[in-house]
Parts: sequence; C-alpha cells; structure tokens
Amino acid sequence: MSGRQTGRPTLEEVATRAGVGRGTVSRVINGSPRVSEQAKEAVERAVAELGYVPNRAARALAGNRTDAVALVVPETENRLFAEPYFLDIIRGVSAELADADMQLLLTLIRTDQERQRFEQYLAAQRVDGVLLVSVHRDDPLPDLVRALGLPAVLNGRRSENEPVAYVDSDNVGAGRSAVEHLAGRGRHRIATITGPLDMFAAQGRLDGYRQGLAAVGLPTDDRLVSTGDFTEEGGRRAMAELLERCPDLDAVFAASDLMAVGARAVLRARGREVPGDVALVGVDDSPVARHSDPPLTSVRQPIEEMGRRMARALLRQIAANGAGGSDVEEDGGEERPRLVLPTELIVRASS
Amino acid sequence: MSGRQTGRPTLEEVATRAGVGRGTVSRVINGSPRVSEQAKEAVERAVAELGYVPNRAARALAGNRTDAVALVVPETENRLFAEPYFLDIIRGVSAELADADMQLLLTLIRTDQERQRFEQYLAAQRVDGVLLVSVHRDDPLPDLVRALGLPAVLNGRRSENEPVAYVDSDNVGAGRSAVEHLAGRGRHRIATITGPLDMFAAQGRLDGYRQGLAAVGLPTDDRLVSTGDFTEEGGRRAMAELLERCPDLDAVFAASDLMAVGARAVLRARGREVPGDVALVGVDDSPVARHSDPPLTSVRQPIEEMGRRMARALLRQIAANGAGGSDVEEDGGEERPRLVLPTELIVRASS
DNA sequence: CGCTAGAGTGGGAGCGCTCCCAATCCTCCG
DNA sequence: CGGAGGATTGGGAGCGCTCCCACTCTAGCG
Repeated sequence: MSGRQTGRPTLEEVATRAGVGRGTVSRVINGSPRVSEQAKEAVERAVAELGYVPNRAARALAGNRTDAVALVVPETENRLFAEPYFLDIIRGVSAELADADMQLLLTLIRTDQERQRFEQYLAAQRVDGVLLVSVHRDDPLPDLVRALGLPAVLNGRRSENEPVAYVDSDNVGAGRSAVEHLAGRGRHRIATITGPLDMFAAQGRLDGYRQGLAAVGLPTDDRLVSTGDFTEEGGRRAMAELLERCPDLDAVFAASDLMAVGARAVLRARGREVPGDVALVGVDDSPVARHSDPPLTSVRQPIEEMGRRMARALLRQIAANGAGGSDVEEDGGEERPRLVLPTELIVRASS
Repeated sequence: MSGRQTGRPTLEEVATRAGVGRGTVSRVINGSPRVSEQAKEAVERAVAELGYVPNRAARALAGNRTDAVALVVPETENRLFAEPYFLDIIRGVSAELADADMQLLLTLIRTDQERQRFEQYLAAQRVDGVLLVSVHRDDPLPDLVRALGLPAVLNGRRSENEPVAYVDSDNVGAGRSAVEHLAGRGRHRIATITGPLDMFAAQGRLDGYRQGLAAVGLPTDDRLVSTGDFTEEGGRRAMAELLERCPDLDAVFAASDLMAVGARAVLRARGREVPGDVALVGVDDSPVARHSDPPLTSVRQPIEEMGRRMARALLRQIAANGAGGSDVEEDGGEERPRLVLPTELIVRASS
C-alpha cells in the first residue's frame, strides 16, 4: 500500500537536494578532482541521506562501457580440468573484480550455438573485457576477441609467443622440479604421462621433464614418454602402455593428478607398489591427490593467484583503453603482460 | 584506417534500411504479434544485413530490466561444500539461462564488505532476479532479497516452511535410502555423522536416517548420532567420538562424502576394515567418493538438474513479475515453487 | 453507403547518466 | 586597477531503446 514504487533516487534528485547541478554530482560520484571541498561534502551528504546508488544501465549507455567482464569457460575443456582448478580461478578473479566494483559474467560455452551467441555478446559490447580459460592451440576465440578490439587475458597460452595477454604457471618448472625430486629419491628410470600435446601447458610440462632429466644427468628415452589427455582413463591407458614398453621404470611423472590416479590404479593392478616399486608425482595438488592412497606428491600451481593476476591485468588494459585513444590501440604493447607464476612441489607419500 | 569505429548499427538504422519506423523494428525484435508479415520480413532482412544486435544498456535503461540474474555464493559455505557441487549447479543454471538469453552474474560473498556491496547491487536494480546457494538457517539474505521485491530462488531451504521459492533435493529420502541399504546388507548398529544441524539439509538427512531405522525395525540410539560439519576433519572427530561411545557399531552413514572420507581414515587407524567391520555410506557422489579406497557408496543428488530447475523457476517468476502488476505481487503464490528432487543411491565397495 | 472497429504503424517522450561547452567567479600579474 | 587565466559550476545534448499515443487504412456492420 505504501509502496515506494521503483522509486530509486536519481542523480538529478541528489543534485537538487545538495543544491548543486547534475554535473557536479556526477563529478563527485566519479571522483573527479575538479570539485570544491564544499560541494563535495554537500553531495556526499545528499547521497547518504537518499541512499543513492547510480543506475548501471544509464551509466553504461551514456558512458559507452559496462563495468562488467566475462569469464569464458569452454565447457568441454572444463570437464577435463581438475575441477577445483576452475573454482580457484573464479575465486581469484572474483575477489579482484569486486574490489574494482566490476561485475563478473560467467559464460560456459558448450555448443556451437552457445559459442555463436557469445560472439554476438561480444559484438554487442556487453562487456568491457574478456577472461579466457583453458585455451587450446587452435582456439580462434582469443583472436576473435582481439579483432573486436576488446581487452582480453588468457589463462595459459596457446604457444610460446602468444599474441594475447596471458597469465600462466611455470609448466616447464613444474616438470623439471618433479623429475629432479624423483631423481633425488634415487630413481633412474623416470617415465612421464603427458597431457594432450596440443595444449601448451602439456607441452611445457613435457619440456620440463626433459630438462629435468638433463639436469640430473639421466638419459632421455622416448619409450618412457606416453601421451594422455588429462583424464583418469587416459592416465590408465598411458600407464599400461608404459609398463608394456618399459617394465623396468621406477618412477612416473603424470602431468595431472587425475592421470596419476589412473596410473596408480594400473600399477596396483599389475602388482607394483607405490612408492616402493614405482614413485608417482602428479600436477595440480587437487583434493584427489590428498585423498588418494598413498597421498600423492604433486606440483601445485598458484591457481587463485593466477585468477587474481588475470583480473588485474584485464582491468589495467581496460583502463588504458579508456584513457588512451578511444579508437584503435597503439602497438606499444606495454599493456599486454605475459605473466608466468612459479609452481611448488608438495611432497607426499607417493614418492 | 578503414575503422568502423564503435559503429554498431542502431535500431534507427535498421528501421531506415527496412523502410519502416522505429516502433515496428522494436516490435519485430521483441516478437510482438502486432506486425504484418511483410514488415516483419523487411526488418529481419535489414537486421541480418546490418548484423544488428540490440544494445543491452539501452534496453535495460528504457525497459527497466537488465536481462541478468545473479548467482550468489557465500564463500565460507562454499569451502565446505563438495566443490563439484557448486560447479554442477553453475552448469545447470548457465544452460538454462543461456537458452533464455539471460546473463549470469556470479557473486562470491566472502567478507561483510562484499556483502554490503552486494546489497547495494540489489538495491541498484542491477539484476532481474537472484539465485542463492547454500543458505544457512539464519541467513538474512533471502529475506532481504524478497523485501526488495526481487524474484529469488534458493538452493535448499532454511526450514520446513521456507517462504522463499526453492529447489532442494530429497535429503530425508537420502538418509532413509542409505540406512535401508545398510540394513539390507545385514548391519544392525548403524551410526550417523550429521552435517551442521543449523542447515536444513543436514537436519533432513538425520531425519531420514531415523525414518530409515524405523522402517527396517531397528531401534534408534542417540549415542549412534554424532554431529559433524561437512568437512573431512569434522568427519574424523565425529568418527572418533562414535567409536568411543559405541565400539560395536557396524555401519556409518555420513551426511557428506568428505566426512565419510574422514571417518574412513579414523576407522583404518583404529584397525577397522571397510566394509568388513564397518560399512560406510556418504552423500554427494563426489569424485572423492569414487577415488577413495575402497570406493565409497554414496547418495547422489541431481545437482545439475537442480541448477536447471532453479533457473527455470526464477525465469518464470521474472516473467510473471513483468506481466502481472508492475507493483506489489499477488499473494496467489502460484509462482513460488517448492521443488524437491529425488536422490539416488550409488552402491560401491564400501558397503 | 456511412460508420465503427480493429490491425498496423510512426514517432514523441523519456529512462538516468556522462560528456562537454559555456558561464561565472576568483586570483594573480603587469 | 584592468585583464588574463585557472578553478568551479550548471545544464544542454545525446547514448539506443521501450512505451505508448495518436493516426492511417482496412474490413465488416447496420
């Protein structure tokens, strides 16, 4: 009955109440320095009294921006990834965006139809920037985004010289440290189960594996390398293959915890003890690693931190975009960070 | 150099090209029936040729809606939940929203500050509706949302007669089926580790446990009930307590997989075999359940389906809100669904 | 054959904000 | 003491869309 209808106060009302003009209120709200202390106080009081909150749609329309960024997750990939990974990314991203009062739009892309819809989204200027998770080597999405002139940051990269800004973890270091650790435990025949090699992360871990072997003076042997796909089943297949080819292996570096778990199952079925006969190291430090039997040694990535950095990098791009030319961007490239964060080996009973 | 600037086509341009007025284009875009077949075709052609996509901000401003809904996740809770749970909810929600061309805004609430910011969000009409995950009994957020007159749907409920629309799983049924299964395996001293009892889901599972005992003609014994908090550590503590009080127990129904895993660790440490000495059943059918040793029998909830239903229910509320009175809503309550979806027992080696 | 209903249509009037220009008021300098 | 220059300020002009009020044109009715 009383009903304050849709009655949110507007900028205009705040201005009236504060006894100033619309422009001045707008300046105060947006933190412009060109406002007298006096006016600023009056406006702030009025804002508080009225409980004024700016209307986003109006702002977006007038200011030609949205204060929102999209986090894009190709769904098929996501299934493969250790799931907590994705959640941790969200955590980091969300925290950083909240501080900047930006909205987080979550977009899962499952089908081609959804992909198209998303491309329309982008075209319709519905976000100020895009965060892309789990990109494959031949994923066209990053380029599409860039073609539209939208700020973007990838999680991971597609190749060594990724043209789009990215935040990655040190996959090479991960592989190297795992191998060095295993060698330090006295293992000599160290095998590896890789991820799908069209993912740069998988390639990096493999490179790290090789570098590690070289560093500790062990020979490389291609029979000790088997390709998986980051899934448990893939880990099983790869492990079976390895055992067949090299029955004498005494350690395995699996490029994901899930594959390590699959490998462990096969080892057990074949009567090999972990870590007695074969030491095992995974990557991700996922819950599965902690709960497997024996608990799995694993290389941890700073996932949440990656999310945070991604968001930060994106915000910086967006800010630069707005400040600089409103048109095409410079090729200065100062605002196209390539971040590689260090990983950490968590030693548990499996090695 | 060519640069189509920010030059997205506008409604006006489409109208010109199609040789009709703005109003007609708007009608076609929004699927109004009051348009001649001829005009409709002309507009559709112009839209296709120009690659027109409506500007959301303008639409939101003019239409007083946003075509976006928020999915709110109190972060502290989330930690407790089996993580895939949350992802599956997102999947369901996302799929359903995408079909309705609605945006999904993800909001993690960690601190009080973020909570306040979120309340401002709501007040600022930045979303058309809200989905709330993992509500505690005394959570004020649902009521706040309703006070603002915003459509809302909860995942789970705070009490038996939850005033806000919700989608829940059949927690009572979950507890009952677990107990009946264990009894069917010949167990007579069936204990339970509950979740935090200020969560209705936890209470429901406990009720189901009791109903199950009654159904199979076993006596209830409060010493066989221990309270956990859905975490692994909580499961450990509760299990230790149970063993102390009732060394003769031969089965445990844990209200979450994580607690079941904790319980298993304690059982093993105390030299009790699973399932030989003590059978174990969890809830969630999480990856942890599949990977634990032995694989854990668990009650599965249709999580993604819950997400889907939540979204659908919310969309319906939003539609009704818009269609009906634009002001206060009727008390007809037709649009306040209370959905309880069935669960399913997945039998594995632990029981 | 005039008149009344629609059906279909065009376009004015905003939605609430930002941008930006012109106006005002000081202050300081020659 | 006059004028230049900077600091503040008010408010017009949109941003692209929806809402809604006429208005035109038909078809059907008595």
